[in-house]
Amino acid sequence: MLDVPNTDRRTRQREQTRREILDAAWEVARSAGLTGLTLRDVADRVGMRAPSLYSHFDSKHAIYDAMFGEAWTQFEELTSLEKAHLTDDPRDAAHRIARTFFDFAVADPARYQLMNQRTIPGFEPSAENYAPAVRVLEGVFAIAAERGVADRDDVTILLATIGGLIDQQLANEPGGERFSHLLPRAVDMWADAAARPKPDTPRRRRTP
Amino acid sequence: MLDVPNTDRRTRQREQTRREILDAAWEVARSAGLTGLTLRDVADRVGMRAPSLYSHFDSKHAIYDAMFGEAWTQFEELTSLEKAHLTDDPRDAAHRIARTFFDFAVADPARYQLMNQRTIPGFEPSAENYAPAVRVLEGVFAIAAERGVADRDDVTILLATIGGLIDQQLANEPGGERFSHLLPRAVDMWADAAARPKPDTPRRRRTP
DNA sequence: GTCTATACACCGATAGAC
DNA sequence: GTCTATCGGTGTATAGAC
Repeated sequence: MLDVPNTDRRTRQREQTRREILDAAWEVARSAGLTGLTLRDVADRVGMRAPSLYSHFDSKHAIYDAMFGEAWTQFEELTSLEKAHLTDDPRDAAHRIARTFFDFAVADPARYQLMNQRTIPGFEPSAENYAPAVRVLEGVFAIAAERGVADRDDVTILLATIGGLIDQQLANEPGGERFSHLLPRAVDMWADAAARPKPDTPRRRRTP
Repeated sequence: MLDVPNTDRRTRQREQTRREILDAAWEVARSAGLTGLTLRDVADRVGMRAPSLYSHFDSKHAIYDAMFGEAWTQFEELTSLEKAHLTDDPRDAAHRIARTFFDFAVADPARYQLMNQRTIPGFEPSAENYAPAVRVLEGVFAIAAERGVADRDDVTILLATIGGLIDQQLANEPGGERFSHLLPRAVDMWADAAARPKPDTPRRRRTP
């Protein structure tokens, strides 16, 4: 009991050190690229030697893992705020979500690479840090369903389209807007089709 | 003149060694991942020491560069063959092209990663090896235009959608078919919209 | 010309002193 | 908890054998 406040203080200190390390890791990733991140660079930025990082993270992958969870949690909070502004129209909602996702991605390419591409050899997010990603996805499905788009496949197609435009933007013209400008048209194309009934099974059969 | 055959033989030998190195590099990339490729692994596979590779390639990036050109050239040849089988219907053509692209990508994820994602820090393809990628893209634009889809933006959106589905498939379920199954629906959604006239500028203005 | 041997600077990771 | 020292591995450069 006497040492409970003490323990609290210690774990708080510990958590703050983890925070500083993660902040430094994000800076390094942004400037050197996600796979260009090195433990020495991170350690330098927090005034440590590289091996000391192992007192706070088990491995480099563990740092990536924490970053993965953090990135999706950030996006989860963003979508949570955004949700209040959505209208009941599925098209408008799709436009807003698409724009939010796109801008979030291009604002930090390294972060997007970590969140959505399996680019680091051997890295797989832990179940714990994968959870916010699943929650975001389920949230989008729910938003769509509430607005009459019950088909999860169609929502998945929309998300793939947004992701594809992000990829093209980042790969072919990072910092530009060429593909960003196509987003509204792409969403409209999707919304037109999603509003219409989906033909049951590969376009055959007139009567049940 | 006397040594011309000799020179020929030598350059042929040289090219064959390059071939063997590139083949080995593809094998390593497939098994260790694109960024997991190491010069020592490549050299081992061709019975060389790592530094000897520098007699044939200027750097590791130069190997990646040659692989990049090779991958797009392979795909160019594939689409060239495919072109003969395309009907005049834009929807059918879109379905065939989408399927070809998707299957080509998931057949070799490392190759797709090299072709379409900027994932290797500091690597950018040379103009020479970027050329086949441009030709493929222009070819797709031409195929679409010949079938009445003149809007390059719409074609770009289709390609982004296909790429997005490929990403999801590779990132979330490599070797699976969950997103592959969504391809026909996604193409149909696109074809429905592409067949209709595009509203001029962000949906306003009734009269000029 | 082609390859080997050697070296260098860097990486992630571990052991052990303090 | 942080340090120093060190390990095996990496890409890369170069000197020199053949």
